[in-house]
Amino acid sequence: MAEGKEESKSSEESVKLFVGQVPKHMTEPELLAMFQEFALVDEVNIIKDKATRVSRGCCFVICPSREEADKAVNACHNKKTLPGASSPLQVKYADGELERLEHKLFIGMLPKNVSEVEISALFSQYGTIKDLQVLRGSQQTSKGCAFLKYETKDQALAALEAINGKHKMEGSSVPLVVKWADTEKERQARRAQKAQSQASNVPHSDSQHPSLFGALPMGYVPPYNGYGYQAPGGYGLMPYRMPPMQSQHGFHNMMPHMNHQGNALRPDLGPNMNPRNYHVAPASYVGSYPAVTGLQHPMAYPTGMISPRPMNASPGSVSPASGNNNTAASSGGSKNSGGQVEGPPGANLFIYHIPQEFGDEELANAFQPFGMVLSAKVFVDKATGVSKCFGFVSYDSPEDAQSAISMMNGFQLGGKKLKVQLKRDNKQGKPY
DNA sequence: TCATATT
Repeated sequence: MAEGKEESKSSEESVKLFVGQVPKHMTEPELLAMFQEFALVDEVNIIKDKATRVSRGCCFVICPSREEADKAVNACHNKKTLPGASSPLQVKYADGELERLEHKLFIGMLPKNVSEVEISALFSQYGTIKDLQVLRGSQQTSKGCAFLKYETKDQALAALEAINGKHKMEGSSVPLVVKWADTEKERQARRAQKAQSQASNVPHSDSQHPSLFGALPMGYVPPYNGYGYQAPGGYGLMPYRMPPMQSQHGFHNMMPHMNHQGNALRPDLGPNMNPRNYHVAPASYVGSYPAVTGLQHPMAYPTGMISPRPMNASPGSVSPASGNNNTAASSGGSKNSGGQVEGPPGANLFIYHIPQEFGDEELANAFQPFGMVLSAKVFVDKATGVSKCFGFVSYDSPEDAQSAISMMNGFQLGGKKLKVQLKRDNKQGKPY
């Protein structure tokens, strides 16, 4: 109630688009007017930070039909850059929209020798099949599952309800599994989860106990990890019953088994390293960074170094910045996650060649000796969570940024040398 | 290699 209208009309045909590279100062009416030049648009919703209500630089656009939505996409995506934005508008179907519109089903528990023709014969009883694809391995052998698209949602639903858990293909002792196909987002989530579970199999052994790795049983998988994925959707969310075992088996066929732990999971172990040699540091450990605690003082300060702020603590202490205690990056609850705080002009740094294992916090720690760190952000791959090895650090004063550059640019961290420079500024300065 | 973000 307090927020006004709860949600907009979402008829079956209307299509939601996600739009990125929207300047934060633009209003919904302005955006609506702009998009209406290209397509019928029912509504624009700016996506705002939950806490601050400030625009996150993107919005949703609701179009009455797929045709209209496509017009907006074709006219705007990568086609025009709004004043203040650094790159062209990104206009695409919002997460889950395409899947919703495609009425795409997953079919599991198919006997391996069943072909498209037989599946088609069964499923065409319930509607017009627009697309059907059996998943196959390298030798064209069926993986026992398929994707199928119907013309309408009603058809898909009818097939789902009639077949899932009920219909057995000829010669099979188990019924088919039919469910809505995962959305792209769900797949990404699963990928990320898998990547993370693999990472957690080699838990920071670099810093403290490299030998621990060799002590783990070969087949060790953390208990919470289970199969490394979850049954899609979660049973509680499904509007129909799916026998749990079938669901798991169906996906078991699709998912590679957890690998035996080997050097493939240890990029830092050379090909000749085996667990029996773990007590010898691999060459790549030499420059490797011992996680957070070791980072308090990335460099030996030149004796004559002028500290940007008066510091009582000696360079060897753990809190060099005690004189400029910074709330943004280190202490307390305001962790500055998500919304990036930008410092004044000249106080924002772009950093490249950040060690892979660094996260926001490690980056902040590395740069806080030079001033008040307003924000520190390491960019990570959306799907895998892996660091892209670059990021940003913002100070509250350009002088701090300069001293960070002079001290940290070229500083060897891990295998590579940091590149530290002022962040590019896309904003056009005030015209006077 | 420069803030890509899904109410």
